Amino acid sequence: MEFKEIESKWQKKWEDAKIGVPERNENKPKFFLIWAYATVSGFQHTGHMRGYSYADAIARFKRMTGHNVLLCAGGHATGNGAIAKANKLAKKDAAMVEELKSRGVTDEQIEKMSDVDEFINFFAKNYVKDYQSFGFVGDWQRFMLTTTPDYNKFIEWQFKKLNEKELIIQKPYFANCCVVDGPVAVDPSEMDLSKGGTAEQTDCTLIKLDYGKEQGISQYIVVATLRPETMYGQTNVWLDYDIEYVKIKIKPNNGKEEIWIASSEFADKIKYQIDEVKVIGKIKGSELTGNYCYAPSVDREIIILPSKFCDPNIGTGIVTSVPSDAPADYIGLHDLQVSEELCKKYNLDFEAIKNIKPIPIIKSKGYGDFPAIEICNRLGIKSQADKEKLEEAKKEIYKIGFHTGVMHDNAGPFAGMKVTEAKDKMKEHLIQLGHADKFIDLSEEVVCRCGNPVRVMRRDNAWFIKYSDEEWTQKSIKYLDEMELYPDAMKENFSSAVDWFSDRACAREGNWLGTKLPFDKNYTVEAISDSTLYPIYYMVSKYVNEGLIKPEQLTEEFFDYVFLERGTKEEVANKTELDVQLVDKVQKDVAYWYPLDINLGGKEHRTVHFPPFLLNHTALLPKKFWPKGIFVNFWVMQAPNQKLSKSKGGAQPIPGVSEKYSVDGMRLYYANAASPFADIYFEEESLLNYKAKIEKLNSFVDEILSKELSSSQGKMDAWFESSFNSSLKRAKDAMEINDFKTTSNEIYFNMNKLFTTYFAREGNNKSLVQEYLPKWIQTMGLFTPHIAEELNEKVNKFFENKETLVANTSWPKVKEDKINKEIEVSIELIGEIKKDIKDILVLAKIESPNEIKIIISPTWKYDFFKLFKEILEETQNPKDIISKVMTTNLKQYSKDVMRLIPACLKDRSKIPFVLLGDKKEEELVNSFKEDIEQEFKCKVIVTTAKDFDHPKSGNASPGKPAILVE
RNA sequence: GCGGGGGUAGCAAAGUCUGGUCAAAUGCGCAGGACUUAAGAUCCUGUCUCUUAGUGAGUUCGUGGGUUCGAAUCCCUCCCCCCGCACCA
Repeated sequence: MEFKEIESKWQKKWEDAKIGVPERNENKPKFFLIWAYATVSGFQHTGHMRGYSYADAIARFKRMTGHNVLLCAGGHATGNGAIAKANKLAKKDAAMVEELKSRGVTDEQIEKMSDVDEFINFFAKNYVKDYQSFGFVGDWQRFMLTTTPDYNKFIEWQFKKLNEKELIIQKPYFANCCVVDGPVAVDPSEMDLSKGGTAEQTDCTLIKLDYGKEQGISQYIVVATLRPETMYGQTNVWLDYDIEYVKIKIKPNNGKEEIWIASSEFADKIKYQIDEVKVIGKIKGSELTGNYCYAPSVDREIIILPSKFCDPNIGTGIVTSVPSDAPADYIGLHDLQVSEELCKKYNLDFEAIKNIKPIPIIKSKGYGDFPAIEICNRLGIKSQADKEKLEEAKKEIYKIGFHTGVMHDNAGPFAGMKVTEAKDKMKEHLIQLGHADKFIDLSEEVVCRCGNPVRVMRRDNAWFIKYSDEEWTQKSIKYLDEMELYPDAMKENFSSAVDWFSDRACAREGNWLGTKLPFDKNYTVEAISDSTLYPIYYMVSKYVNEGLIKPEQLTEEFFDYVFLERGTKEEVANKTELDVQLVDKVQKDVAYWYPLDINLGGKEHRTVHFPPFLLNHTALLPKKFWPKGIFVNFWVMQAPNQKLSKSKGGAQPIPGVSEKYSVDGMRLYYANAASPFADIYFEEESLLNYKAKIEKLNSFVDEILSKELSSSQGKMDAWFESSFNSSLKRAKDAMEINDFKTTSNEIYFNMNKLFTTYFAREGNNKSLVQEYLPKWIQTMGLFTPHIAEELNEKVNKFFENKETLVANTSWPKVKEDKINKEIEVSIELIGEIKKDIKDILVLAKIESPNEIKIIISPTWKYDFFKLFKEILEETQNPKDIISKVMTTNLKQYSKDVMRLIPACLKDRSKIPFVLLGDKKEEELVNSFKEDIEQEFKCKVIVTTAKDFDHPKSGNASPGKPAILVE
């Protein structure tokens, strides 16, 4: 099959027919959906297409069920991703140029793309092309970008409104910042970074150990710790003998000038968090070794000792030693205590070292006073060189200590307190006494895209959106009950995400793409914060894109009127010089299309994008405009546990894969391979199977059309109509709740099977085929729209119907009156009989039977099952059931009844689903007598248990006649 | 740590909310058959174990308990896997 040809043929027809470009029509129910827009910084991949194809299937279904459907998309370019990549192109970055070229981008185009705007526009266009090539039908005329002047006006308005509601606040913030470029996003996508995307901020406590005075100023050895609660167990200090440390003149938060001794790396970090930091001198580790400093908490002098595990890049490069609870500390001490030689090398008093004893501080579950010693013994850790085991030991002790630990008696005011509680209290306590300070470090080295290091910086007046506002949060959480959230788990999930979502730094200093904060032009609104309320802007972008509205006309009054109905259209028209009818039109569009019915996005949006999306709506718009639904789709994985990602490679270009697997094949794969709420692996074999399925559908329809059909009815007709309508109903019901897997199962496998069975059993009614074949094909319009149109065209021609587009038709109506479970069961029953005969022939080793007797069940069994089913409605208790049955005239069969009841209770499948009755069953089997005779090439006699006295007759049961082969 | 999701037959994956037609849909794979000169494709049948002239029995849905006449489904224990955690749609 020429997939490519078929795809573009129908895509063009849909476009020409303006299927995706709806007109406002107040008499028709609307459905407005979007997918969360993608960052414009590279090609889209198969993961994006998964979610989008769900959105398109929903849109097509809603369109076919009488809705006016608006599906829109846009592109997000806020931040510096595009800038960085455009710059790379300007520098002729070989890898990137090569990547673009490999996807058919011309040299000329690449040249142009070193300009950021060109870069963004290129990909934006590319995205729309991808959507179209995947058969998504939407209103692409409304496509918008977050970096255009009109969008900026919208965001300015949004922030003015937030400010009006007093939801914008300023406070200090510790941001991850490039030392040159300012704030960056530290996250695994590494959009802003060249290294360190998985780094996290770690909250350290700096402990200051008194080390005399220098120039009359107090001097401290400064150590960084994550476990301030263990300070009562300090026995010594560790540093690296061979490293040169620095003396830092600093004015920490207590306002007094001090001198800190720490690594020079630390000096470089702390200057971004504490003002007035100056390196005034150097001091070697060897010069400090063996000296004493005064430790708070333990209130005495402790010795400074050398070790190999002090990394100048972590913390201050100096650590305090708590050998009772820190395995490395214990082992470090142990190494020295067993080696006089080593002590001598460092010029240490061996006896003094040997006298250092761990101090018990925490009692943890399953451990004694010295967990570190226990675990080192258990894991067989012998020296500092056992780095891996030490790490494991540290984690284990930290974990168990944190969760189960209780502070020992020697922990001053914290004695008896749980570690979870003592940790923060101890920290505050030490800070208050001036013995400690805060410091935020990064867990690994982070390097900006520009090549400069990323540091944690304190920003004093950072702008925040006050998502912590209790009333606002509660109002929004309460509203979740009225929303449709997919999957179900989102209901639980999402309210905690909304609750958890606290104040968000919403703007960055520096030169970024995006919108300048209206009340502080040094700040640019950050990427999450300018993509929350945007679905409503699709109502405006249409007219901007058409050139009917200029960005400067998008004034506060304009948005106030069209979104909030504040003021009058005349005033707005006057002030903006817009046509009053246009202002009116935009307002009416908003009133018609809003709220958004579905916002669809990948699972990564659950905690970062969707909460503020909802929160901004509830804060700024009237309740009637709050979003109605969120749909979260899961990922396409490259290999186990590896998400597809633009930056990490592995994702294949859309045009390439769609050619290889066909668009319909891929869309069917997405719909049918798994629930939308499970990650799937992109498996070639599977995809090719689905592609083959599309081809089979095509040849199956050809085959049907080539059949000689008759104008008379057949005995399979009623069955087919009933089964098809049942299936259609299941498909529709499932689609109403976005259960794509069930819907696609019905359409592509079950309905397919119904047709094959129908023809296999000599169904050949032309008018039936003429009615149902097109219906079946229409249902394919949701997931495999191209082949659906192709088949529809073919079938219309064949039956000389008028031309239609599946995309324009109504979803086939379920003919409830045709659904007849008795008839469906009947055909199954005949099938069962045939299967039983086959089994018997094999088991009895009869090759060509002379005669087959089919014996219909005794009449009383029908009565029994009828009664039994009635009783089951009332009671499930075996005793009650038996006594009830025995009060009827069935008691004459008490022996059989007593056997049947327990068996049927145990295995409910023994109870016939539908009871035909003996007369009907006999008639039915008789009507298929010839059919069976033909199949087994022998005489068939249909009789009843009453008329045929034979041991087998007693075995017959309703829906399961006895069979005797001779 | 905080928050969330999940473990189902050879594989993938429904079923779990609303307990009983669940030995468990569907697809793939595999086996046999039909068609074909043949292969492929397609179609039919089978695919937990045992048994049997079919409508029979047993053991299964991560582990171990419990509730119930009845549990893949409800409750508890434990084990394992995955995801999000903030200036990254």
